[in-house]
Amino acid sequence: MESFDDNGGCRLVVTELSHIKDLVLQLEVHLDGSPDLCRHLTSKIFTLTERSIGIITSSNFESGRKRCAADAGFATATPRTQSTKKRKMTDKMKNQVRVSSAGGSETPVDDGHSWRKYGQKEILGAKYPRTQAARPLLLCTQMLGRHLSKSLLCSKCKLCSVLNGEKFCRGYYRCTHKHSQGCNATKQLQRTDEDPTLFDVFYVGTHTCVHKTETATAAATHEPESNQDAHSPLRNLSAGLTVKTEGLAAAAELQDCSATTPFSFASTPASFGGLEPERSPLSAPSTSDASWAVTPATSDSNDVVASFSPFEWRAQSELHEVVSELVAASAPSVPAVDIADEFLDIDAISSFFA
DNA sequence: AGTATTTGACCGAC
DNA sequence: GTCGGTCAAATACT
Repeated sequence: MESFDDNGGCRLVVTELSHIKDLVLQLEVHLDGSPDLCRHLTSKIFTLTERSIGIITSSNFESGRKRCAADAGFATATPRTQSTKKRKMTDKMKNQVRVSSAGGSETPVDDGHSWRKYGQKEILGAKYPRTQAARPLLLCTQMLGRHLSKSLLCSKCKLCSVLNGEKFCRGYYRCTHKHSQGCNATKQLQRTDEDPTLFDVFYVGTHTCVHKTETATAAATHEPESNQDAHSPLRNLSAGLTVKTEGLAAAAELQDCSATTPFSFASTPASFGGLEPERSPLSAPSTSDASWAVTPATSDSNDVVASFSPFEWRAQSELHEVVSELVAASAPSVPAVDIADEFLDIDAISSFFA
């Protein structure tokens, strides 16, 4: 694949495939006769196109990341780990796509299939954790006293996990209909190193089940004509699915490792901790190299957040959240946020994120 | 009660 | 021995 990349052919293929995708979308817009059949066909064409792009992207992604990390002086996984991971992935991997989170949530946009998580594994070399949104809030009794000392961090409560740095995990999912319909499709999900709002999704196997996608397609055909464009599965997938192609481009583009296609969804501050930025007692990181680029569509109310790395912002927000809950539990008659602000030693805690 | 998620343990590949 | 992928019991959620 290197020669493919070197001569620019890879970029050309991606351009052509992207063009095909656009044509399919146009086809859907100008449907005339047999709309159901045409929509079904275009949906399939679109899926195949996305997969083609994903396959090509995956074959260049690792090399691009390595060069990117080398340029930035980042420490990455050991050579053995890299080779092992790559070998294992290429053995089973069918398709890789990079998707953005839906509305700034902790999970990527719905891909039209129903998935059930069956495992999670700590992966060496992954910069960002796969967050665990459904994880209950655990509080240890020694929280406030211990958390301002790095040497006394426990391993149980959420605050300590934030200060320690959460485990860098990859989530393993299989089709919900594995048993009912024998569908063996699986996927692996983990945040990208460059941008925690983006996810790398590795699809393994193909769906043999018939469920959500076709149901959604059928439902779309019953909607008023004026709403079809906005709610069709194709449109939704297209809007939410961000296929990163920078890895395919020349090395010059790798200078900016964080450059991705713009967000497709609005990302609100609440997505990263539920606190308004101006209410956070924690000062924003002074460095700008890890800043989070916010698209114009989302920047109206996010000016403050835009200067944060999303992971830093989320970690600080979670820290504040945990302290607030603990204080609320001990003194429920007093606004928790206010007291938590008093408890927090801003300088001490900020040093943890330095 | 049924379903989904979490997480430690196990297994095969390397 | 290490690591990634999967299993399955425990737990949480609806």
